[in-house]
Amino acid sequence: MLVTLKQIAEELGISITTVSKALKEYPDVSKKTRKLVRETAAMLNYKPNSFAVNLRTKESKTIGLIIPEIVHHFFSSVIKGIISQAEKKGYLVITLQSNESYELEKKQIDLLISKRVDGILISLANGTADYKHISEVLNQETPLVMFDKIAKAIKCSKVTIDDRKAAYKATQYLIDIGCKRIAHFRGPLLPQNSIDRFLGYKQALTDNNIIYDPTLVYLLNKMSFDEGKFYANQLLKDHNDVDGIFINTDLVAIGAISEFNNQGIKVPEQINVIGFSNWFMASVISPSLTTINQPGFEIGKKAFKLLYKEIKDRKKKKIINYKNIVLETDLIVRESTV
Amino acid sequence: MLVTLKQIAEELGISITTVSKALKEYPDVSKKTRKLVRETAAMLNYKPNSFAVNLRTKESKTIGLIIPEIVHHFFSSVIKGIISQAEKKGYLVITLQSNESYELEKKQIDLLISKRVDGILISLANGTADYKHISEVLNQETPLVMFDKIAKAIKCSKVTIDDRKAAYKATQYLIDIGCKRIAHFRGPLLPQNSIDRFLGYKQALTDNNIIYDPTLVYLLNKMSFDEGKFYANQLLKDHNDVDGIFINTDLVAIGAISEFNNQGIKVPEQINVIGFSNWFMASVISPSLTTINQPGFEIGKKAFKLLYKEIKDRKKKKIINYKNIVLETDLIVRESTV
DNA sequence: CTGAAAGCGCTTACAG
DNA sequence: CTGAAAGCGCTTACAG
Repeated sequence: MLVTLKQIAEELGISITTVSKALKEYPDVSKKTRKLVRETAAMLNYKPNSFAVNLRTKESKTIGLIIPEIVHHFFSSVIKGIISQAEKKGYLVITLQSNESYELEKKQIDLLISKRVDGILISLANGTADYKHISEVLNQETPLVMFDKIAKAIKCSKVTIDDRKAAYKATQYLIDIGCKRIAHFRGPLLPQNSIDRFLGYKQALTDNNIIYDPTLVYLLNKMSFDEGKFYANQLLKDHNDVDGIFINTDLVAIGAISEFNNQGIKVPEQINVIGFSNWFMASVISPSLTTINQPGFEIGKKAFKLLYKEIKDRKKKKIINYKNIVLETDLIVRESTV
Repeated sequence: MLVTLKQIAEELGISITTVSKALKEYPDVSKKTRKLVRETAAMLNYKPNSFAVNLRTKESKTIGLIIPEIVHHFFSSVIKGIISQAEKKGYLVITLQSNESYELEKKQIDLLISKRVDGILISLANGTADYKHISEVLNQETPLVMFDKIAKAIKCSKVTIDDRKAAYKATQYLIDIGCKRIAHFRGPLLPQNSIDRFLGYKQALTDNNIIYDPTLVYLLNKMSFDEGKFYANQLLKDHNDVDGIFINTDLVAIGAISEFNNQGIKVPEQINVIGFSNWFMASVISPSLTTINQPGFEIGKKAFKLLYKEIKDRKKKKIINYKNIVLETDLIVRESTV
């Protein structure tokens, strides 16, 4: 069995209180006692029982993370950023995958609250349109920070990129290199980032006096490689004059390029393709993919830092000022555009 | 603040004991009381304080997972498999990244033990040569299951693939399609799977009466895309007669192919390339990569199931029979071999 | 400098 | 069927 304070106390014939204090660097313990206690603790391989500590201190030093999908270059980079930062501050991370399902997400929030995590980090599921579960958390005074897929309506701290601006930049680039008919593969209706990327695309067209043609916009749901292939094929059937395409995410763009390759359509000579996110894969396919770099690791780090600050502030009963961090993105030009 | 049993008890003018029992379906509570309690609990949005529950029951319903690297197709698939299975059984997963460092891994084990997780799942860091920290866990009677990168010397349950057999299969395939000079890019010295893959390669040569030439084996450390490029270049300099190469992992193989492409070396016409793991990326690069499929999601699921059984058995004071699960792998033939 | 005591929020053996 | 009480292993205000 695992060693407790009591056993150390008995071993040395002193009180539990003193042992506890000695181990925690309280100043009112004699040097000698402290040394003795520390040596005994080390010898017995004592490790504080976190259940008891948590119960007393009402802190778990654990945060929850809810993410739509783990096997995903962007999200796994975010996870890595969060975990690396959390570790530095002595926090552990419980990771849950919502699978883009609102129901699951709700259940997982409940689980985490019941676990009494000190805070929650979340990127919303595509299926989430109702935010009651989120505001309940905020009302219960558990700090929560959203990242990537956020809800604009909810008042809390957020870490995002400027999706609209990034999409604008990508579309503008297509225009600058001479594209006249630019299609867009967008994501599902709900998540804010797929809305914003669409709006950025549209805005760039308008600002360049290109008439927005809704038939050039395809709405995707799964955002998968296969969907990319499918809609690339569809696009070729529907429009033979498209010379550029801005795609919501790299995986889909890579699927589209694969379909173009198969059908003998030359990228970029016949169609220019720009993706979004800068998955590692984007740099190794052929032709390599021009894309927007979305700094997942940084987003994760920043999100944890914000959450950490809120946890500390809440403990000190300070008023919490929600922050909105927007990270910079760059256009990475590769072979899929001329 | 969050609601406690006491508040429900006061609200209804009954004892905490009865409230607790009513909520936990004890049979010795009247239907009426149970209904009342449940309604009140729901109304007040009661969620049991897990710190207190854990302290009493000595169970945390949480397991720890230590993995060398999160942003990695194989490992993130494993994580997903573990989390999905854990969720089904009501377990939460704390994920830690060892970064292939022995020191970090040791610290993380300590952290998890101190957290009193019910069990630990681990894939060893490449830097780990000493297993004291692992056997300590086992001695402390915390169930631990190893997967993928295991230590043969340690007695515990394990989930792996037959790396040797898989490597043999890959090498045999190269021989079957006519390769005479087959190189191997191997992983670092320590992890068992890089040893086994090397041995499988060597065995296949021997069984086919091909003389094993150590200069054809390159030892890589980081197992990165760039290292793949670097050693592909080195290989071309060292040997102009190599017609096949079996590479320890897909990412490196993709780097190598990229270098071959750059230098105008035709894959597979001049050099056949086989990777290992079947990252998603392997199917979308050009030429697509022939590789061994390593079922990450399945490995994760199986590893959790084994751990779960050990947790249950240990609780019932049953004797634990360590199991060694070896999952099947297939060779996926694609364009990088003739 | 040391320690007795209360209490965190539960569960459960026991008494009635 | 209900509840008083002990106890899980800590922390910390308080007394001496």
